[in-house]
Amino acid sequence: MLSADPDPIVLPEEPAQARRFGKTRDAQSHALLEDYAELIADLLATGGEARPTDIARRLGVSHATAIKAIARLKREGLATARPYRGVFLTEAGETLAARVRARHRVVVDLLRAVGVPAEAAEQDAEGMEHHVSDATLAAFSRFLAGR
Amino acid sequence: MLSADPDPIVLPEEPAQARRFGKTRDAQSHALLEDYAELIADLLATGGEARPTDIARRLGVSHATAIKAIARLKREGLATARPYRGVFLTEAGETLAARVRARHRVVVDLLRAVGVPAEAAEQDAEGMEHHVSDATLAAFSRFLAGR
DNA sequence: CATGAAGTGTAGCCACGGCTACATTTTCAT
DNA sequence: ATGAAAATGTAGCCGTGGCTACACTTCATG
Repeated sequence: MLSADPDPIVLPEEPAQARRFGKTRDAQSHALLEDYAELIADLLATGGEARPTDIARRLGVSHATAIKAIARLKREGLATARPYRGVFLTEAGETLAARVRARHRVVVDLLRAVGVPAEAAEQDAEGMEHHVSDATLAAFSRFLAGR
Repeated sequence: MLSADPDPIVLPEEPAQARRFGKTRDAQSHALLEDYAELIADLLATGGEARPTDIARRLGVSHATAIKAIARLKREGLATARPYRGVFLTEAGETLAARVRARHRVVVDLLRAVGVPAEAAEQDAEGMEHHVSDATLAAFSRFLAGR
């Protein structure tokens, strides 16, 4: 990918807005993987195994879609799986899942703390959490601690 | 044996998680349109006209990408544009843009209020705002008002 | 132990949102 | 008025993330 870009065109005056949008797009591209990793960790922790069909059902997608996503997880070095056997997380996958789970909790707690109803907090956190930077996450934690 | 469960398909128990993920995917699919609508409204308000190239520059994408997105805006009834003339918003587009702008402001204010640094607040709001439901938005407003 | 159901995998389709390359139209300066 | 530059539009590619349809394993169970 991105091989031999002869002239990276440094854009001396890249608008701040453009940079922000770019980052937002990046975050979005990782969101799915994060969700899968978190769910797989959850399934492994509770049920003992993570099968593509279980994953698909929990995510509300077809099993084919889940399998394609799992393939991508493998490509990214986050999961391992052998045909007709369950899915497992690599070290990196575990780490990611733990981070995602922790962040999810903080986001939900923050929402609840500022008065968002439980149902909405769960729903909205699902989408928002992938865009919460470390700085923001830290601020959320501070706010929750010192209130 | 089959007389026991004649309708195994009905899925009365769609996992709450599946529903949440589905909604999150929906929100994501509208996010781009919202960004474009908001930006076009901004350009029309300040500069007087919204040209594809301006839009592309502000968003950090190629002009071809911007033009494709504009085509989608037109398809969705949010914008109008004639070849080689500028882009304009329909009534629906204006309404959407106004709503998006207001929501963006509230989200940034909320983040600032709980201690998120300005830079991170702007950045993160860009991605988060598309997942903020009305209920959450209302809660944010209440929190900001009564603090 | 055979067979069928459930789970798994593969192939191929679609829409989206990126991109580059090329063609066309407008605009603007000389 | 013309010709070059800029803007615009079109075509075609890629990867992602959905889907359905079909093929193949696994595994329980009769």
